[in-house]
Amino acid sequence: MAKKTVVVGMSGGVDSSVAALLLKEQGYNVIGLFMKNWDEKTENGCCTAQIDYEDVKRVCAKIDIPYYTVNFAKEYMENVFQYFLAAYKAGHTPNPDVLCNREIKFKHFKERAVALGADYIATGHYCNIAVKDGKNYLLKSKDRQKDQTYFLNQVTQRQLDNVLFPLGIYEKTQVRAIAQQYNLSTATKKDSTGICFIGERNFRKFLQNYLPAQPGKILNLQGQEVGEHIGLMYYTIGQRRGINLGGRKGDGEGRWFVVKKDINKNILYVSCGDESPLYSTVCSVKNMNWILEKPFAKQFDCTAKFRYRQEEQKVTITVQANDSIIITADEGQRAVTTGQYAVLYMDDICLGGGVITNILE
RNA sequence: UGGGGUGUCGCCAAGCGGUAAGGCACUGGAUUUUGAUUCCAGCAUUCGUAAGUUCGAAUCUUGCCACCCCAG
Repeated sequence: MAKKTVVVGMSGGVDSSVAALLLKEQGYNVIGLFMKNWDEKTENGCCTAQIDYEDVKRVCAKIDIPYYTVNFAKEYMENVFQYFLAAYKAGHTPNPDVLCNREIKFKHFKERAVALGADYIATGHYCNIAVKDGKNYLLKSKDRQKDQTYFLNQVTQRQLDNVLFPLGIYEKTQVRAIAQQYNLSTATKKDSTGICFIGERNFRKFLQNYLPAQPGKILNLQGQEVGEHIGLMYYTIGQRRGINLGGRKGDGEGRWFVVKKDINKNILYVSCGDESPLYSTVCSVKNMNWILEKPFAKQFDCTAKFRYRQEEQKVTITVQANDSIIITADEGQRAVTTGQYAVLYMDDICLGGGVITNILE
């Protein structure tokens, strides 16, 4: 039987390096594919993508696999970044990485991989996939701390065809150990953070390059003016830092938090000390993607995350239409934010997710 | 112009003769493939200013300055 070919998305980090290595060990014909989806230089003028690519080259040479590079900067700009900016303009807080998976990694990247002769594609995501009754199930990773199914909530059933996630059965520490054992140059490289392909940077300054600042008033929940904001899009619900509000006579010693944005009046609402206005139990969600292609009932209980790295919360789902639901949480949730994704789980299975549109109660 | 009050870090604010608490903000770091949150660390040789008393003053005295309130 001919060797199966796997194209691995390689970012230049440990995870994708080890993913490629493991597949090679498993006997696949492995090809590394590096994506460059962002052209800007970082503030210090040094292009991190270049450094990452160097690492990809080193790792591929080490494990002896061919590698290529592709540039989806245009697709990224059109299908991810424009949406990202539009959401901020509308007063929401988008999650570009969720879309990046659906629009770039599991779409353009996959198409290109197939064109290169791939039987499968693989990434260094921490998650698992299982096929049962002809359906792809997206499952949480063994390392619950690193589980990345949250970011894959918009990926469709078809997009999961012929996908491998070799890291899903490992702990992060094991992955690093494997990299060390094989002497990969990325073994001790720091985990990347920040928006995928754009990287860690001063978020405010970054946004300022694209969205004009429109200063306005900051009011407390009693309607008193307590300060001035530099532009609503630079703040998100639940945020504390960057509001620049210190002690105010009679307001006690609490921290200030953003609790609401009025995009029409250009007003930022804040609360001092008291975080109770941030808590809610019911929200509406649209653009619901069911990885198994449909909800299994009109109403059901499951768990949900309202942001990455949040512990799962017990919730009840009420299906409105196929792609819109109402989520009612058993307990109050802090700072549920429009534009973010609510992702549903049932035990190990990631059911999918959608965009939070309204906080109802 | 009389009478009273207040001036301590960007903002609140302790201190009341023994050698500058705390909170918020801010900065840096940790955590983190979104944005946040959280955590840890740093952050006034100086107390409106000038002089005096004292072994020693932000704390007492006096002058000056600024602001606030009441009266005119």
